[in-house]
Amino acid sequence: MTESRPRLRRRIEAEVGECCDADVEQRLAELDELADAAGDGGVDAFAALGNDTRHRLTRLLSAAEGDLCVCELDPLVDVSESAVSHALADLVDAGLASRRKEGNWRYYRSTDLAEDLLAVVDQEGDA
Amino acid sequence: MTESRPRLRRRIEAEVGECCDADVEQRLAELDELADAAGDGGVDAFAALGNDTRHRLTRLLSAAEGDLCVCELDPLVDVSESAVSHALADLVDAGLASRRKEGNWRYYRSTDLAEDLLAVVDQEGDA
DNA sequence: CGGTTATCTGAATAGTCACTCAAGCAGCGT
DNA sequence: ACGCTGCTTGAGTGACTATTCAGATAACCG
Repeated sequence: MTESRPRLRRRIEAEVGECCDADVEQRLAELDELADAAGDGGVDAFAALGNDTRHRLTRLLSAAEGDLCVCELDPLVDVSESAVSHALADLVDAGLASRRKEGNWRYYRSTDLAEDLLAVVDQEGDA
Repeated sequence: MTESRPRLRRRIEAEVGECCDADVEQRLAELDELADAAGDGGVDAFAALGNDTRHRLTRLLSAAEGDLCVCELDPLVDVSESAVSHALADLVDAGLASRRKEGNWRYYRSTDLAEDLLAVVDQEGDA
């Protein structure tokens, strides 16, 4: 594997003055480890909130004082009731909402994770 | 529009005892307003972090002490360099990374928004 | 200037995803 | 039991999206 990653090598040379292949690979390995340690957790939470319908549902759940049932959410998003159900299931899977059964109704509520994530973008957006 | 939203009406009747159409629509309007006031801001930020490549790049930028150039990031994600460039552009557009030009290199750095969002899911994930 | 370097951009494609439709299921009332 | 209600689930399809390839750009160096 002689002379691998030429660009990166040149960049390190430009920065530090000199650089051998081992230096290159070591720097990469360090970063790789750091990023992996941080984990890739939460990708699905982000993906869930990155869709308009699910985002709006989460906003609604967050804005509501108590919890809401599907028949309350349905009129507020302009997709079919089936789509609402799908979206809510995704939110629960992503840890952004919780479900409670009561008779024939299912009540949804936003989780702390959802609240905190929304708070971050709201706060940062105003800045 | 007599007798609209029958399910919702029944639900409110079950809860409060009685309910007229106006009550139904008013409750919906309130929620709608609340959710809209909160805004739909940040959807693109969430969407950006919801993709594996972009998420990983953000993690790398966040894990790095200073800022990183493309030639450092490229070896750490297994997509083409072009895809890395696309992804980084998306991150900048979403406000999750900033770009700095220096000679022939472009250095990327994660923004506060990115840091805060990642912090939330990391913290919540450990709980 | 011409050549090389590091990165970007646009078009095309492959893959994923969100929606709708139709059917299904559990809980309640009769 | 039966039907009705509120919601869910699965299959299918159209729309979007992430990636790649090829060509472009801008900065540096001779």
